[in-house]
Amino acid sequence: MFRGATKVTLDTKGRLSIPTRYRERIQDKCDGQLVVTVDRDYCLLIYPLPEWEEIERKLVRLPSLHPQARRLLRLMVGYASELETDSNGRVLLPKELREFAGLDRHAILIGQGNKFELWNEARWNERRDQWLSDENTGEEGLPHELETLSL
Amino acid sequence: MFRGATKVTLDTKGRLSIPTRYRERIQDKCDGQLVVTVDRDYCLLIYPLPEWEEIERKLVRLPSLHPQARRLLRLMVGYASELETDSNGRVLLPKELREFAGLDRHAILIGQGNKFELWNEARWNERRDQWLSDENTGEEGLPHELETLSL
DNA sequence: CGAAAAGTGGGAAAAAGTGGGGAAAGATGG
DNA sequence: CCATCTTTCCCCACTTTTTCCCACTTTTCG
Repeated sequence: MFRGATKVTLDTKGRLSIPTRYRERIQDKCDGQLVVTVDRDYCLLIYPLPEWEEIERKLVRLPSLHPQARRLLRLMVGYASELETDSNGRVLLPKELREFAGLDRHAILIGQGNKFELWNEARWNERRDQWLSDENTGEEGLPHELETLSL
Repeated sequence: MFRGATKVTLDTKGRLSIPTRYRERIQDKCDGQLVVTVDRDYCLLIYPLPEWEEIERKLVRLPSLHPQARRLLRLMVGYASELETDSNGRVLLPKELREFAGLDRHAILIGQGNKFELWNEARWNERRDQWLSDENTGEEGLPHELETLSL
């Protein structure tokens, strides 16, 4: 499981240095092969290759006549790119994806279990604060799983 | 599986340079023979020849009295053109198809599994943002498969 | 405080992408 | 049917981007 938030810097060529504490795990899981794609929230998702392949299998099995399912497939597969780590443990993020997520120098890498999320740092901070304040307002319509969740 | 989004430029003659990372695969699959046709969303679809032939077989077997099936066949087969790669790995897109998809200099090539989609870049960005904002609003009618999908 | 490790920047070679000229093929009109 | 004009095809050459690697800076930890 990947956990934790790390501030990272993208250099002018768009390279991201993977924090060392994840490197061994990534090496074990997928021999350094990662896949990056887009998320609804305009951030990027970074998966170890085998994890991604499983996602992809799920996606292509979705009902292909359903518009929302088609869109999800189009976007996620359409933007998915394989990444390779260079000799310094960095990966080059494709320009198309950097632009999509509005990534500049200051970014933040969020461990999310089987994957990472990569955000523009300022945008992440905004969204985070927004989520925290939202949560305190409308708690009526919670789905059952959330109502009974004990933390 | 073809994956990933690449910005490409069409030159004044309407030629498209196939990104190198796909070339070997295309060479293997179909000896460089591609077929391009139109899509409902006013983009172009580019298939390796064998993949296209399979699609075509499916299309001609559709009930020929059914109006929607007839339209689909008319459009997809009617616009389908074979492409050959030149010595620099480029294909010449027929003017009719470029006009159909509103393609100018700035285009984007989207890997979609067994095929590619080719979009006018500005149009792609618009549609993409539209899809993403739709998805975040009306989450009522989600099919079961999507509601329970874990990415 | 010093050594080792991690992170960062950047340069040069190689590869990919782009433009365009001229020959060949095809279309058009008298 | 021929002459002329236009379009397509093929190849060469230039430009830009990418890739690979080295070296410097900063941080970490004994």
